[in-house]
Amino acid sequence: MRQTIQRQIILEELRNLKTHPTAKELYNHVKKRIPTISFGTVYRTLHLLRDRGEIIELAFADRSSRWDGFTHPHQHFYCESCGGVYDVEEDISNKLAGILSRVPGKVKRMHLKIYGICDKCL
Amino acid sequence: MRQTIQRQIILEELRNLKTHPTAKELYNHVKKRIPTISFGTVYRTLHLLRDRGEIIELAFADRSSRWDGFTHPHQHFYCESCGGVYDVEEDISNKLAGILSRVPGKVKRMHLKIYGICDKCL
DNA sequence: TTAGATGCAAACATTTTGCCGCGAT
DNA sequence: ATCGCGGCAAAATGTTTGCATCTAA
Repeated sequence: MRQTIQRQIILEELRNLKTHPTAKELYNHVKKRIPTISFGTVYRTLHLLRDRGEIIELAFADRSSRWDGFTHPHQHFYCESCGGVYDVEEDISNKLAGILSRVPGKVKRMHLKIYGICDKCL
Repeated sequence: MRQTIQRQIILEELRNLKTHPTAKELYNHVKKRIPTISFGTVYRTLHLLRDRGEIIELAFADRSSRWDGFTHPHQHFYCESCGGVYDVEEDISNKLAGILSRVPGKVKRMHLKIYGICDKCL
């Protein structure tokens, strides 16, 4: 795995943003620092970092993945009004241990999505 | 809202399938009964039913939405090996009441996804 | 020096949409 | 008879990929 300026800045910008950006939003931010950056590089880098467990891919029903630069156990609140995604800093694994012990198969991780209207939109 | 044979059969087939199909998979099933059905109709109907709260749209990171014909509180297990989605018949809202009371904004619903390897793939 | 990474553009997969004719009410 | 709905195909969207070039190691 080669260290390139693109990879450095993509991860750096993702971690600086608290907004769980889409690939396109992240691309626009990175572009300010590397004007020649391409979409292909952004996607390839995001997938690489995800596969190495350094970032998390979030799927919501609005077609495009969101990306989260932090991998500690936490959950997400999705605002159905503005589309914003907010962190819920809580590890739920202890609360849900009962469920997990009853699931057939091997559990690797879990993720809770809370849907609603954020306080800014209320 | 007009009652048509297409809408009847789309909902019927979705509820018969326990597999949380993609739109394409569902389309293929419906096509056996209505050979002239179009993708547009399937998508329009799924969105209509979702907006009316009769079915649920599930988003996973593998690009296409899955659809669930049942809306009672339950969760999902996603197998990273075969891509299958299995129901976890449990309402977690009581267990997570603490989290919900601390989320800023109005919570409408929540959904837990458990990622792992299902027992068939182990 | 060279394997691996980037940039670019074309290809892809999925979903959405406009239009017109049809059919449920 | 009306107007919402379905079929069709084109367009839009988000993502992935092939290839030539470049560059970190």
